[in-house]
Order: sequence, then C-alpha cells, then structure tokens
Amino acid sequence: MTDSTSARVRAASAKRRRLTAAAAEVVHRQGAERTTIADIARAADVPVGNVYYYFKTKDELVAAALDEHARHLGELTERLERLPDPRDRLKGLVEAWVGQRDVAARYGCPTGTLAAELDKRDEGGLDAEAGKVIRLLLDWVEQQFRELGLPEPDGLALTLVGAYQGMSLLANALRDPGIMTREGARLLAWIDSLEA
Amino acid sequence: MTDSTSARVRAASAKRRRLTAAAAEVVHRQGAERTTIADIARAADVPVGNVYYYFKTKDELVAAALDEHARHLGELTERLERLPDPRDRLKGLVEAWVGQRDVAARYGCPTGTLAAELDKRDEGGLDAEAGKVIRLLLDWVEQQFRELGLPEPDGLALTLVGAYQGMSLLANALRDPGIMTREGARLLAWIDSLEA
Amino acid sequence: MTDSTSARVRAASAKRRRLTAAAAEVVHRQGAERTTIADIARAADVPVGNVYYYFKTKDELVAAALDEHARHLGELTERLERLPDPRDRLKGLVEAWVGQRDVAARYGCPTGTLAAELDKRDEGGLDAEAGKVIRLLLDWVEQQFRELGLPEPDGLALTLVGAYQGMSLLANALRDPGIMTREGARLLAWIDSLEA
Amino acid sequence: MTDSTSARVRAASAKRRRLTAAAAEVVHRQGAERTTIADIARAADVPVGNVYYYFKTKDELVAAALDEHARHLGELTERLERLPDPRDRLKGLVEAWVGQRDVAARYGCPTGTLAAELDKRDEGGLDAEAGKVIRLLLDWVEQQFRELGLPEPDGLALTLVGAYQGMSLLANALRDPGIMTREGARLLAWIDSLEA
DNA sequence: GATGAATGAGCTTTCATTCAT
DNA sequence: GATGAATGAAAGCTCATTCAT
Repeated sequence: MTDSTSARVRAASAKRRRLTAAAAEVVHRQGAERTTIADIARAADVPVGNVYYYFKTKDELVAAALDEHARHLGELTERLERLPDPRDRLKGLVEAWVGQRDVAARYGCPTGTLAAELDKRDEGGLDAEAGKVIRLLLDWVEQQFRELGLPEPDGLALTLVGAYQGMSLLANALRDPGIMTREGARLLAWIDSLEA
Repeated sequence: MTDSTSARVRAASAKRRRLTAAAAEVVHRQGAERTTIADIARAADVPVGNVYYYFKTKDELVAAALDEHARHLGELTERLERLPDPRDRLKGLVEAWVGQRDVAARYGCPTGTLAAELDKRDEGGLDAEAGKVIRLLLDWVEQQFRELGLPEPDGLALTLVGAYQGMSLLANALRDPGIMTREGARLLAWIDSLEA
Repeated sequence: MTDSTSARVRAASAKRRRLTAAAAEVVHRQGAERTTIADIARAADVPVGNVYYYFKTKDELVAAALDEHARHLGELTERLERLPDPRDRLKGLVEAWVGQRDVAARYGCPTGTLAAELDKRDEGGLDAEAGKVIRLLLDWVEQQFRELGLPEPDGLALTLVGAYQGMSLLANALRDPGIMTREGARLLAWIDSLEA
Repeated sequence: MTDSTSARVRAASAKRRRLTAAAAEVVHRQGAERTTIADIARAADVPVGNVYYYFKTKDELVAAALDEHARHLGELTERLERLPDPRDRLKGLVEAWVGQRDVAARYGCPTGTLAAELDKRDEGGLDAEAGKVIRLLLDWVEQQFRELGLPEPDGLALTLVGAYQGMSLLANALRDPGIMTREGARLLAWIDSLEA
C-alpha cells in the first residue's frame, strides 16, 4: 500500500468520521425524521452524492449517529472509571449530565430522544439499536451500584437513569435548564444517602 | 326538522371528534412526523379531502391530538379528586400510569414522546403547546403535594413527573412493561414515606 | 304569487346581484384564476353552497363579472350621451378614465386585464366574451368620431381605446397613477386637435 | 475528461436554458396561473422532479421566464442600436412589434400580459419584477427620443410604449392581427412627424 | 331554495436513492 | 472513489363541484 493510497484511505475515513459526527449532531437537533441526507452532507462538508459511498441508506447514518453517542458514553465512563470510588463515579456521571443542561433544555438527551423517535417505527430494526445504547448506560450504572455492595443494583440503575431521562425531557419540554440543576442536586444527595 | 338538524350537527361534531381521537392515537403510535393525513383519515374513516374541512393544516391536527391528551389527563385528575386524601390521589395517579404499562412499553408516554418530537421544531409554535400539557400535570401534582403540607411541592412534582417520564422512556426503549411496575411500586413507597 | 313568494324572489335576485357585484370586484382585484368561489361568496355574504343556485359554474360567475363591467360601461356612455357635443362626450370618457387612476394603478382596467387573462384559455368561450365588452366600447367611441364627421372613425376609436388600455397597463405595472393623468391630458388635447 | 466535464456542464446549463425557454413560451401562451410545472417540464422534456434541481419554486421559473423576455428585448435593442439614426431605431422597434402581430393577436405582449397577471398578486414580489422589464423598454425608448433632441422624452416614451401595449391588448382581445398593422403604421407616421 | 358538509382530482414541493461520467 | 444531476414516489394542501337534508 503506497503512501498516496493510505492517504486516500485516511481521507476517506476522515469523511466517514465527519459524516458520523455531523449525523449525531444534526439528528440530535432536528430529529431523525426532519433531518435530510442533504442536511448531514452539508454539515459534514461532503457532496450529497458521495454520502452513499459510506452509508448505503439513511438508516445506516442514523445508526452511525447512535454509535457516535455510544462512543461518547464510552469515553465518559472510561474517564469516570479512573475514580477509585464507584460512588464518586456515579456522582461524576450526574455532574456530567448537569454540565450538559443547556443542550438538554434545548434538544433533550441525545440518546433518549432518538430512542423515543425510533421506537415509533415498526421496520428497520433501528428501534432495538437505540435500546442497546441505553442498556449500555444502565449496565455501567448497575455495575457501580454493585461494586458499592448495594442491594438490587439493577433497580437502582433504572431509578437513576430513569431520573436522568425524565429530567432531560422535562427540561426540554419546559425549556428550563434549571430543572437539570435542581434534579441533579437531588440525585447527588440520593447517591450519598444510599447505604449497603 | 329540528331533530334532523341537530343530528347533522351532532354527526359533524362526531366526525371532528373521530378525527381528533384518531389523530391522538395514530400520532402516539407513529409519531407526528411519520403520520400522514391519509393515515389519520383512514383511521377515522373520513375521506382525505374532507379532513381539511375540520382542520386547516396538519399542525392543527397534531395540536388537536395534544388537546385530546390534555382532555384525558383532565378526566383522570377529575376522577382522582374525588378521593379525599391528596396522598391517595397521587398514588392513584401512579397506579393509573402503571395500568398503562403495556401501551407505555410499546409507544411511550403520549405527551412526553410528542413533546420530545415537537421540541425539535423551530417554527409553528407547536413545541410550546406540548410543554403546556406537561405543565398541567406538573401543576396538579404540585397542588396535591401542597395540600399535604409538604415543603417544596414544585420540586416534588418535578421529581414525580420526571420519574414517570423517565420510566416510560426506559420501558419503551427496552420494550419492558415490567419497568413500569417496578418503578411504580417504588414511587408508591416514596409517596407514602413523605412527611410534612 | 303571494307576498312572501315575491319577497323571496326579490331576495333571491338581490343575492344574485350581490354575487355579481362581488365577482366583478374580487375578480378585478385578484384575477379570475386566483379568485375562488369561496372568495366571492364571502364578499357577497352568501353561503358557498348557495352560489350554485345562481351560477352553475365558476365560469358563469366570471361571465357575470364581465357583464357587470359592461353594465358599468353602459351607464357611463348613457350619462355621456346627455352631452350634445360628441367631442365633449369623448373628453368626458377620458376624464372618467383619469378619475379612476388610483384603481387603475393598483389593478389595471377591469375589462382589459380580464380580457388578457381570459384570452390565455382555449376552452369555455369566455375569451370571446371579454372581446365583446371591449367591442362595445370601441363601437361607442367610433360612433362619436363618426358623428364628428371625422375620417376613419374606426381607426380613431382603436387609437383612443388602445391608448386607454396601454396607459392603464403601464400605470398598473409601474404602480404610478400619474401616468393616467399625464396620458389623459395628452388624449384630451389630441381629441381637441382633430378636425374633419 | 475536460471535454466530457465541460460537456456535462454545457448539458446541464442547456437543460436550465431549455426550462427557461419553455417557461417563457408556455407562460406566455397559458398565463402563469394556468401553467403547471408539469406543463413546463413536458415542453422542456425534463422530468418533473428534476425541475426543482434548477428552480426551487414555481415563482423562480416565472421569474426566469420574465428574464428571458428581458433578454429578448435586450437582443432586439442591441440590434437596433446598430442603426445610426435614433428615429430609425424607434421605427425599427415598431416594425418588430408589427412583425409579431400574429403572436400578439393570439397571446398578447409577453411582458405586458405577464405584468398584468402578476400585478394581481400581493406576495412574492414578482409583480415588481414585471414592472422592471417594462421599465427597461421605456428607458431605451426615452433615450432614443432624447438623442433626437425632442422635449419631454419620458412622456413620448410612455406614449409609444403605451400605444404598443394597448394595440397588443386590443389585437389579442379581438383576435385581429390587423390591428397591429394599422396602429403600427400610425405610430411610424407619428414618429416621422415629431420635430425638435 | 338554502346550507354545511363531502368529494376527489390536481397541484406544488420534498427527498431518499440512483445514475453517468 | 467522487460528484452533480436525475428520478419518481409520496406528501400536504386547494378548490370547483356535488350531496343530503
């Protein structure tokens, strides 16, 4: 493989990455249904006709957007795992959520709103994909609760992640980032209050 | 003549009501964006062209669907208010949510998912409408907490309604009605545990 | 025929007259194509469904609008014929045109613009109708020139009416009523300058 | 590659030009309102959906038709300007009008009828566009009168162009090309008669 | 006759996807 | 691989006309 070939491959991958990132962002802002391929192509600065070399259908692009959100989640949990105390990790998670309050108040939780939208579909199997990303988050949270030795770590995970989805939705529907702050504080106190 | 006239009027209103009900249901199942006027017309057994006699635009139909959900909510709270104890009212509300667990697991909370979808829009003002319906619920819940003499009833309302939205979203994303049951039980216990 | 019957007939005719007048005005302002039956019905304060008792088709309404303009023209020429001198009649005609300068600058000559619009059609025969109304005007003008003993009265009529149509169109296209005033003055001088 | 590229570009532009020419012609014949996008697409031999690649809305196509007429006018005046005597230029203009007598008798002056139609609109700003094209003609005519050293060249221009619009409308309404010939002859004599 | 409601054909526009080079 | 252009299947909406009472 010559230099120019690998350069080409690298450039191609760069385009794919740009399209993925653009899809994640634009779909978060506009929703999957209202987002056109042209929207994403424009945001990624890729010619429309070229998109189809990287993604065979629009659904694949939406799936890529989901993957991108999963990747972001992975980066976040990886960072949090450097903290020795699982309790601190969970609190760090909540703080990360609150840190995104303005985006949440404007567009909701990227994964949650996308899951809600995709669940309205019957075909394509994309609905299941969205569930998987949320499951990733649930599993990680559950693991932290388990390491804390708390009973029913799965139930606690549902409660915490559910609270996050709920407060994001309310903040979004009421356009009020303050809801994220307030509920975030409550969740931090709640985490602190849990005892084995 | 009077009879047939009022029959006509009744029939006409009946059609409008049929369209509203159909819109509420189909939009809940498919989402506003994926729902076509023809879908709603078919569900209401009304010719497509005739829909526009009752609703000037698709957005008006979506707004009618929202109103319908607000009406349902009104009926529910009215029924609950017959209970003398505000605590019982709130518990009745949670039980109603759990009673809808299968629908929630399949399509999410009607108002919540619609709010999330409409909030992706910039124009039309429908996004604000969805927020208002959620506000109705929040206000009613807050009022119950206030009557119980609890501090920060608005914060408690956010927590309860947020939990509902969150558990609906998770149940929907994971297609698991059990989540509604489990979290519902937790909320009932939480309500019981609150003291002035 | 009882009183109530004739009252009904009178009322019905009144409706027909109202519809005709409304058609003439609304069509002049919006053009035949952009005018809906509902527009005319609203302007005439007649229920839409009722229009069809007086006019079987939209084209009949447009034809009625044309007749209305012909009637207006008839009233004008009748008034002018009270003047003993044909030259004064022609000058009175020009003055009437100039008197309508604001309407002309906004919507053009009612008959001329309607004729231009209807002439784009192949079917229905309405195009010929519009020509007839213009012919009425031409004939009357020609008759005045003839009474003045001028040669080629038909050619003079074409020149005068053509000038009117042209200045109306320019005034309309440039939205400048001053054109009506200026060209009107020129036509008055021209009429005065003609000698047998 | 360069050849085929430029061929592609040329072909693409050719399509746009074909659409523009078709729009100019079909709109002249049928009027803007009665002309459908499908009509123009068919005349240009372009699939309907593809039209929107070149023109975002129907109004843009109508504007293109107007531009086309302005272009035709520009070509004509450019040709006339090769004549040294402004008087000959004006007479050449009148002769060009008379040369179009059959088209005028069938469909009227392209710019005049379009202006009359578009002036019935309130929105879109297309009405002003039509006025601009007529202004171009007025300005050119005025310039010729000015070069002849005649007083009030702007008024003379209004008279000449107004006469053209008027005779076109009458020829059209009465379906008589002879009107163009007759009035054309009169205008030629009039131009000859003017002295500084 | 009178009237609100019904009907369906037709129009503009959008957009995912495919094609030709 | 890259790209502008092409394609056609919807979708929302309008409106002349007809219907039922």
